[in-house]
Amino acid sequence: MADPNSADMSSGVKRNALSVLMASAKKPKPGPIETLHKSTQGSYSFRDALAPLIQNPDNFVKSGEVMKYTEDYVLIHDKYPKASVHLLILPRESTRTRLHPFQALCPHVSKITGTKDFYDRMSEIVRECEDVAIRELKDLYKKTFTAEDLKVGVHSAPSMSNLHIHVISVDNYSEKLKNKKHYNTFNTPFFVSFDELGTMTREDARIKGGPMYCAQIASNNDLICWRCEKNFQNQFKKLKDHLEEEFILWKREKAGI
Amino acid sequence: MADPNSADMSSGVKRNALSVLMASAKKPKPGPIETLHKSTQGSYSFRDALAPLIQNPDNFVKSGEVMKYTEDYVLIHDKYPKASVHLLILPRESTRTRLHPFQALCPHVSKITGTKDFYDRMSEIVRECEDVAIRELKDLYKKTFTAEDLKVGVHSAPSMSNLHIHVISVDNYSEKLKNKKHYNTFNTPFFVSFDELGTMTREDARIKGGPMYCAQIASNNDLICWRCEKNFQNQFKKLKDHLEEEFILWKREKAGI
DNA sequence: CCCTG
DNA sequence: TATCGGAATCAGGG
DNA sequence: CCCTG
DNA sequence: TATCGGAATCAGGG
Ligand SMILES: Nc1ncnc2c1ncn2[C@@H]1O[C@H](COP(=O)(O)O)[C@@H](O)[C@H]1O
Ligand SMILES: Nc1ncnc2c1ncn2[C@@H]1O[C@H](COP(=O)(O)O)[C@@H](O)[C@H]1O
Repeated sequence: MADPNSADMSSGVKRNALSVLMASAKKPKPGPIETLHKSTQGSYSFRDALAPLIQNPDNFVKSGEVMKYTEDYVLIHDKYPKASVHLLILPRESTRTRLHPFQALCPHVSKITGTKDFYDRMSEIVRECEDVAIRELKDLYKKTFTAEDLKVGVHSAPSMSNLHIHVISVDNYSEKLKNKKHYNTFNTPFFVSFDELGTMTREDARIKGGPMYCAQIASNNDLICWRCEKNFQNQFKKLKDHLEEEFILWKREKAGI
Repeated sequence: MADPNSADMSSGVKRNALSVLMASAKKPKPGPIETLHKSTQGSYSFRDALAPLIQNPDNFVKSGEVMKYTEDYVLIHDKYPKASVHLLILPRESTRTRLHPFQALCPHVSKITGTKDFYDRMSEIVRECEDVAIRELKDLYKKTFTAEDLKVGVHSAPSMSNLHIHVISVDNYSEKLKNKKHYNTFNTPFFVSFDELGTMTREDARIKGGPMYCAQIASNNDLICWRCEKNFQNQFKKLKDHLEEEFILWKREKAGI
């Protein structure tokens, strides 16, 4: 895109929408909504990188990748954490792991049965995993944190095929946060909180899952500090520097343990 | 610019034109046409880098920068040659050196008197300098070259303030050729040949000297091989590799000395 | 998703 | 990822 | 114009 | 600037 700030916004959007639609016409890429990344032909791809963790979590306990697991889920450290604490909840249910998160988790959206029950069970798990993340923050910084310091939810257009729920601290302080899209996927409506999933309607899902909505939101939005709301436009480097300052202030304001 | 190949060309052009006009409204940058880079406030800038060579050519003979000079002109090696031979003719006439080349050189465009005479005198000098360039090619490659292997002319929006005429071999084979604009300033109508200058009308000059025409042409045009006309779009690196092949073929077809 | 050019 | 500041965007491929 | 980020 | 291939675009500053 060019001149995001200049002149005719509608024309810019239009061109962008067009190219997005054409792109999705060509290749069945991340394909928002419905079943994710149709796994035709057994050829493995980077999109399946989470599968081994679900299949055989025990293999990844020693390395620290897997923090805990039950019959129902695996809790892991995100391999490329976009904040000082960044965990992923991987539900193990084979009928849902390949579904788009809206289909797998939203009671009012899903076309398969039992989704309300599944969502409620996941709510319990989410609470447990939040506690793990909060403890991790406490151990790291010797301060008191709460669920308010976390975001829990999914990306409206995931790149990884296996169902996963992000549990991420709000700071976004991480060397793996390397570009604008990284930041915006957690700080725009591209990120859909677990709570939202519970109430989302099919119309909501249709819009948020739409290809051009997804493509637009993560890279076409200005960079806004999560804490002070300062606008950094496209200046990612400056945002990064700023995030360090906010990180320090954020920790400082927490009560000691 | 975005999606140069896609959708609505005219809208692209329009946006671009707008931004160009706004830019020129802000700062009196290279200001196409008329007197170049109004030298208000004696603050020197990179635009004046050719001035010392005109003022005191003798200082630059030993270093090889100046090849020859007379009362009327200085012939130098371009410091950042965009081809295997790239010379600049610097007319020394003080009343013209700060003018836009169209004003300084075009008999039908210039608003000052004596331009026809000046152009005719420069024609003689151009012929002499072409001979120097041809000899340089011969010495380099031990082959026979002609004026057909050279381009002589000016940029429609020069960056350097002092009047200068490029004498450049057609090959564009040089490590200093580093981007699309470099190539296109010698291979699109942005480059105005010395012959054209002799016949150009004021209307021609108005168009070619217009800010958006200049901005457009050098960076919005596809990269086309000067020799085989293959289109490389924006793939400068591939053009560079190709230019090496063409360079070899070009030399090879020349008669031995 | 990531990395590299 | 201090100490003044000094990249963003995108195609290709795994 | 050039270089750097 | 070989030998298979692997950047383009842009703002800022001198
Ligand atoms: N092999 C891996 N192990 C753990 N996490 C991963 C791995 N590969 C990618 N990720 C993370 O998975 C997440 C997928 O993001 P998304 O599909 O956009 O929801 C990203 O945060 C990645 O950092
Ligand atoms: N100090 C210099 N000595 C010699 N040539 C130069 C110097 N600085 C820039 N140039 C060349 O001057 C030319 C000016 O181009 P333009 O103003 O676009 O016609 C370019 O080809 C530069 O490589």
